[in-house]
This record gives sequence, C-alpha cells and structure tokens, in this order.
Amino acid sequence: MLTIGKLGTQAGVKVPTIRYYEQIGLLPEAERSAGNQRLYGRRALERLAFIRHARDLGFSLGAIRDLLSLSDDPDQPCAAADAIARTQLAEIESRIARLTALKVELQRMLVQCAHGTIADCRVIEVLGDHSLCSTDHRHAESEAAP
Amino acid sequence: MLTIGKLGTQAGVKVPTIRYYEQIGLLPEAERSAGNQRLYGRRALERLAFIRHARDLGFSLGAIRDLLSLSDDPDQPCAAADAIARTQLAEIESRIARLTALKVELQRMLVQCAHGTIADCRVIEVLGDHSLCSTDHRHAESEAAP
DNA sequence: CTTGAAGCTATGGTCGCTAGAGAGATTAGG
DNA sequence: CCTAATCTCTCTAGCGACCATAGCTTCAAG
Repeated sequence: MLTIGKLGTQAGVKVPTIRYYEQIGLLPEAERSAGNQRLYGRRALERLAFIRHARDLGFSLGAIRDLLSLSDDPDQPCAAADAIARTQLAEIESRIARLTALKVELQRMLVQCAHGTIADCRVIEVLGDHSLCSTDHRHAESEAAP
Repeated sequence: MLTIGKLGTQAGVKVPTIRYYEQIGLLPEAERSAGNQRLYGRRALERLAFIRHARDLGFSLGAIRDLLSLSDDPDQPCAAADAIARTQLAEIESRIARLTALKVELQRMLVQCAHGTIADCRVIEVLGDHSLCSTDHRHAESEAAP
C-alpha cells in the first residue's frame, strides 16, 4: 500500500493535486490507515496515471471524467472515447494555428525594433495601433498567456 | 466623451472587463458624470486598445502593466520592451512545440482506435499506460485544455 | 413623462490547481 | 525507547483573467 506521497511520486502528481482530485470525485475516496492517512493500491496508481497522462495530452478534467466513466464500463462502444479524443485534437490544432499567427506577429515586431528609445519603439507602437499589423487578421480570440 | 459601453464596443473589450482593469489598476480611475457613470476620452480608448491588442498577442496582464509603464516614459531605452516581447515570443514558441507533440500523440491514438468496444480501444489504453506512447518523450508540462 | 436600455456596486463562480496554518502520524537514528 | 525529522491531516484562501447575477440608479428616446 502506498501513502499519498509515494503515490504522487510514482504517478508524477503533487500531493495536494491528488487530494483535489479526490475532492472533486475524479478519484474515489481512499482507504485510510489506523492513523487516518490515505492508502492507495495498484488500481489507484493506474487511475491516477491515466489522469496525469490525459492532462498532459491537454484533456480537461471534464473530458477525463467522461473517459474514466467510459473505461469503468468497458463493454460500451468505443465511439464516445474516439469522439472525445477527436474533439481534443481539433482544439489543439486550432490552438497551434492561432499561436503560430501570434508568433509571426511578434517576430515581425521584434525585427523592426531599432533598439532606440521607447519613443520610437516598434513594439510599443505596434501594440498601440492594430493597423500597423502586417496582415489584416484579427488576432486570435483570447489565446492568453497561461 | 464615451460611456463604458461605447468604449467597450470601440476597443473590443467587454464592459465588466474594463471595470476589472480599473479595479486592478491597469486603467486609471475614470472620470464620472453627474450621475456617477464612468466617462472616457481618447486617451483611455488608446490605452485600452493597447491592452486589448497585447492580450490578443498573448501577453499577461503583468507584462502589459510593464509595457504600459515603459510607454509612459518615452525617453528610456527600448531594450526593456524588447525583452518583454522576446520573452513572450519564446513562451509562444515553447507552447507551439508542446502542442505539436501532443497533436502527434493524439493522432496516433486515433489511428490505432479499432472502433470496437472500449475493451480494445487504444485511446483508453494509451492514456492509461504511458509506455505505450510512440516515442519515449515525456509529454509537456501541463499544457492544459482551455 | 414614461419606458427600456445601459449604467452602478457588490458578490460569487469558473478552472486547475497551489500555498499556508496548525495539528497529528510515522519513521529513522541514536 | 526517545527524539527529531519528515510525512500527512483538514481547512481556508488565493492565483489569473475574467463572467454572471442581483438589485439598484441614471439616461436617452419617443
């Protein structure tokens, strides 16, 4: 049996995150030791690894919840899991496209920077006046910093 | 003079967002009409457009705060603004790289999905066992869904 | 002068955690 | 066996960057 710390280490998930997952119902309530500490077995480790991996792949916790409920019920058709992954793929592709547009814009700003004073800094100027952008694209809808 | 609604429309920013920006000190406190409504002039519009544009380009509000304080001081050298933009560019490039890795992984998962039942669905299986991933890369650090 | 849209403040919710306080449990070394 | 160090426990609060709602007041058009 693993304590929460060992579990976290093995799955690559921080301890408070595990407790958070339990709190929101992604992980079942753990067994407890005599001294009230959580104890986990192989099943919990696998489930947590699943969650961790899916998070790494960009799935939301909501999508992961869906995937887990599918895998808890393994005789259902696979189409649902496939659809979730497909949606996720489309989302990632669109994010890549938006980020690439932003990258081009930023590069253009930087190339034009003459390293003088703020007064004639292209970075500030371009940010202040959208019409100075290279293309007439509207920038992405809120591809905000993380 | 513009009311907050007109300002929001012209700058492409929602009304509660403008009030939020004022609250966190990104916009100065607005003048008020006799009936206590906010009134804005050209300066405020320009400042808000600057913020909006920088947000579109993925700058955090913290970075925008720095850029704004630079632009309030136009005789300084431009290097600081350049550095902020350069950091932003690096961040975006790293996110693109991570997302591209995730995309490849998801595509691989989908190709392998046998469209049978969950029992032999690769989507679930791959998510449950990282070692089944095509390459041995660790996935990105938390490139979470939006 | 009335009505409906737009404004006001204040509070609370979202997502996916992360941090901290203060107390109790467990383990390793002496 | 005792102590010290390291977990672990619960609970609350906070992050960024907003959005939504409630219950008001103000304003502009007809």
